[in-house]
Amino acid sequence: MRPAGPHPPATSDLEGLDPEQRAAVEHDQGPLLIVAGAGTGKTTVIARRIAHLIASGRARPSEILALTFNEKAATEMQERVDVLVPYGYADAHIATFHAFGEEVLSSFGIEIGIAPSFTVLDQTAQALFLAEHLEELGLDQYAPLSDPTKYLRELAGFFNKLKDYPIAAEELRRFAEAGLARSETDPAARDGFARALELARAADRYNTLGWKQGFVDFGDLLALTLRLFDESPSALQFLQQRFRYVLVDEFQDTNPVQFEIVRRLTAVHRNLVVVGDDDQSIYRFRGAHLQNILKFHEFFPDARSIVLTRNYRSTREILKSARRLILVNQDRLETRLLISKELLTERTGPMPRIKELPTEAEEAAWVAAEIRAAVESGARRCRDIAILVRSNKNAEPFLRALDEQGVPYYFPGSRGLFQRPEIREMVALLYSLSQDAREDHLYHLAESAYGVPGDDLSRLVHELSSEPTKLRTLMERASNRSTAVEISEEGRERIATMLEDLRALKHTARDHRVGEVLRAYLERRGIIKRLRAPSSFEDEIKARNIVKFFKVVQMFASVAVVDRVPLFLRHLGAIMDYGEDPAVAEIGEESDVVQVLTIHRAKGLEFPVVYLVQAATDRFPTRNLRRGIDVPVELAPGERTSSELHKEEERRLCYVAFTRAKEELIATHAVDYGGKRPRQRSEFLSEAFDLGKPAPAQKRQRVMEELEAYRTDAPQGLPPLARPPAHEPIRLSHQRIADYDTCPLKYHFLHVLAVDPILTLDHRVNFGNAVHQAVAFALERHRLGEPPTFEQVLEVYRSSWRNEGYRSEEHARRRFEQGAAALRSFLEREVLGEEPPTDVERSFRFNLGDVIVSGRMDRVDEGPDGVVITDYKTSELEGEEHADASARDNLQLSIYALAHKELTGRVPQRLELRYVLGGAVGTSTRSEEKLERTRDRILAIAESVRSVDFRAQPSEHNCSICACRPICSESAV
DNA sequence: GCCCGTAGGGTTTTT
DNA sequence: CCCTACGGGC
Ligand SMILES: Nc1ncnc2c1ncn2[C@@H]1O[C@H](COP(=O)(O)OP(=O)(O)OP(=O)(O)O)[C@@H](O)[C@H]1O
Repeated sequence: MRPAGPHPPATSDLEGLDPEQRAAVEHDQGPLLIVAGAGTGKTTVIARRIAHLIASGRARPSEILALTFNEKAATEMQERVDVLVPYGYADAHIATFHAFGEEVLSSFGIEIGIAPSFTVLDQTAQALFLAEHLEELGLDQYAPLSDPTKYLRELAGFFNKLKDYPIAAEELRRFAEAGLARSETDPAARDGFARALELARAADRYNTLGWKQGFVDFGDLLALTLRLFDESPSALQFLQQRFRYVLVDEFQDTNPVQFEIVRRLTAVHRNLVVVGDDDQSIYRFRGAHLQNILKFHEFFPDARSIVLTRNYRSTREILKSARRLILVNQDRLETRLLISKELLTERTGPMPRIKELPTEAEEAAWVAAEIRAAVESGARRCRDIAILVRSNKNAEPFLRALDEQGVPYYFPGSRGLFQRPEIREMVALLYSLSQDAREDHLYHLAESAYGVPGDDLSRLVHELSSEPTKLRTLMERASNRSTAVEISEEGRERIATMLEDLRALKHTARDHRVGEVLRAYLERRGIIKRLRAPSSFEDEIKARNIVKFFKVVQMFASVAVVDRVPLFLRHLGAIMDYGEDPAVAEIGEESDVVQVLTIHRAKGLEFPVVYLVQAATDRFPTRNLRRGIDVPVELAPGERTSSELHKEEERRLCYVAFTRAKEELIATHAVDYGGKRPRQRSEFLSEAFDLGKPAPAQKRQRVMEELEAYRTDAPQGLPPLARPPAHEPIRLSHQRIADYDTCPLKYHFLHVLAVDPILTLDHRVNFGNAVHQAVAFALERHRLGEPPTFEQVLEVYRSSWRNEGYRSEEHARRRFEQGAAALRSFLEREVLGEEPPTDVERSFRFNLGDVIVSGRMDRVDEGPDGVVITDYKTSELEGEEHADASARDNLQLSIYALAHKELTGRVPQRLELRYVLGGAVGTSTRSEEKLERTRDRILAIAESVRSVDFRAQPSEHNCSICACRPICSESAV
């Protein structure tokens, strides 16, 4: 790889430019907008123009300001200009918008009350700051008691988004208040405005709190700069006089506040040149705006416009497909401004290819094999080739396949450090040394760092269910042979080593810094020695990741009051929960290797050969998922999100991918990415190559996947299990069925290995238990004709309460109060106000063949028209209108209904979900057919359990809330 | 052609 | 959990 762009000799500053480029470079005074497609030399023009301004003596270098969107572009621009302006005095100001803002604020910030010594908070620091001050932001709906930090990321994102425009907190507040005042009769609208008001207040408090302490976030670097320009005419004037020529690259990626800054800066001399390509705007998700290009003409009606159409990169075949694709988009400058950006070139080459393969693995293998062949034949070098993926995790199979083919590669992932095994191991170690150690940390450490066999661990954990002690204690006993639990010799030795290490390191941790403790651990384990002279690619990556983790430790050390393990763990926990997951270490960056990149990362680069992979339904384009909190449209005109706009952005992304290719473009896709349905080729391929609708879905080939099931090493990290004898009945419960449904591996952890004694219960589970106990008690007394007093119910609630896992004492107290208040209204409503139930906590058990299903119904009411079965829920109230739908879809109720049917031959008259916290009730019924399906589902799960099928089904959501996550190696998060 | 149940995904990245 | 797309059934 190399950065796109020429390095022509410095002799003539106009040499080699085509007429349009030349016109742009020579453009004299006044505003100029250059719009052009990919590979037309836009970046080249900016660099050459800077050189020309200097060389022609029209400007001194210090009078030139070139703004880019990211560091990389700024560095690259600087390098190009350095080559073009030989005397080494090219000190034109080339910077990112943020760097420029930071500089301006350092010099002039004091005029708007920002002391020059301010600290810039990065995304992680900002999240930590928010977490620390969450209670001071006056949040309500955005900090629910069940999970106060639930919206923390969203809030941070929202506060940043406000600054992209910028919309002041004050402005948002006025908007919300006005809205509330005029929508008195419309509860839905009121709710929206109330939320906006809550956000406005929180944003204001967050800002004030931070600024007072000398913290500014990234958004502030821009928003405060703009405010400075508006509030301090002298500062603005100074900068206007200093920078007489302003240039902006990648203008389509700028957001409104950036444009406003540039406008102010050039308001007097109007020497502003911007270049951009609306078709390559791929950061709209982050506030970039086509609006800016349109507004350019609005603010500079006399602006000159230049369109570049000569393409210096790709073949005609590639350009033709790219154009056909991008023309599908409706929202484009070509149509709005009536210009033509159609790209011209004389170059020709092979037609782009599309390759369909049966499975994901075969797709990756095919690409890797092609690459290997091309490199071996000498036709290409590795660096000539790029594999472009839509999202980081799509890269995985390709990296594996390249490994297998022995093809070296570079993959700059953008996160994932904390998921790496070598890092998880160190984290588990640190926890195991601290007071906050949980059993799962020790389990994980033993399993993954010390290689204690899974069989031994399961036996130890199993023992815990009968012997109420600590895993640590059992391990101590195992290591000196004083337990009845059967442990392999290998396991015993490894456990002994681990415990010895832990004792020694615990000692070290008392009076040493975190970095020193970790180092001591790595020394003891011989890891340092091994990684000092890495013998494999994998070891090299490990070593670098460990170094990266030490950077996190260092960062902590530089801000920590006391550099000791327990404090570090609190810090790390917060980073992992709401901070940024750092990128894994990069490798092979500079050398002759294949580049595996996300399309976003590939922007601005060019390669002779490009593979665009996983071009299939749901992979590319991705689905439209809106997340985060939206800025009210009234305040952010032109800001719309819709699935069509999303698709257009994805299409631009595809356009960027295509136009990275100079000679060869190959798009691949597979039919089988592991799901149940066959995948079709991306609609973008149909559009670009005029293919019409993809062929009807053939039956998926399951060959590979079937083989996969017989892999001897799968599933990972689990002891091999014997198939239970056919005559032994399978016992299932609602919980077991639900767990298997969520993820077979979760079932395995919880109900086969029975690891629950070493897992930590979420505070919500404890809360739910306490409320349930109290509800059951109240109902039972009601049933017996002795309705309890509130004090009695409260007593049961209090005695079941566990004060663990809350954010703070205050949080626990408020949550307790919430439960108590709910119980009070529950008592009034359902005990004083309703007939007593027929049964409370009624146990049941029925057989389906050799499957035994058992459980307990919270409440049963028998009436003349049949039976009503009720389940109480303690989750936060979702919209009341959804309560019936929840009751309809609820698996637990289906199982109770089926139980009733099996035991009495009759379908219950009604099923109810009662939400204790809000008092909402959802009612539903179950038809015979529906129960039939429930029964089939149970039987299918039983069969899978019998056949020992516990392959993990990792998913974003399920893994993020799964109790087994700390000990699971398959987790998606 | 429309309704409903079921399957599948849950980005992208910079400062 | 929540939202969307698709395919089967009518
Ligand atoms: N006048 C020219 N003569 C020859 N080659 C040129 C000329 N102008 C630009 N190029 C080459 O064309 C390629 C694309 O240039 P550049 O990266 O500046 O284009 P761009 O418009 O910024 O592309 P993109 O929008 O895709 O990032 C580079 O390899 C560059 O060296």
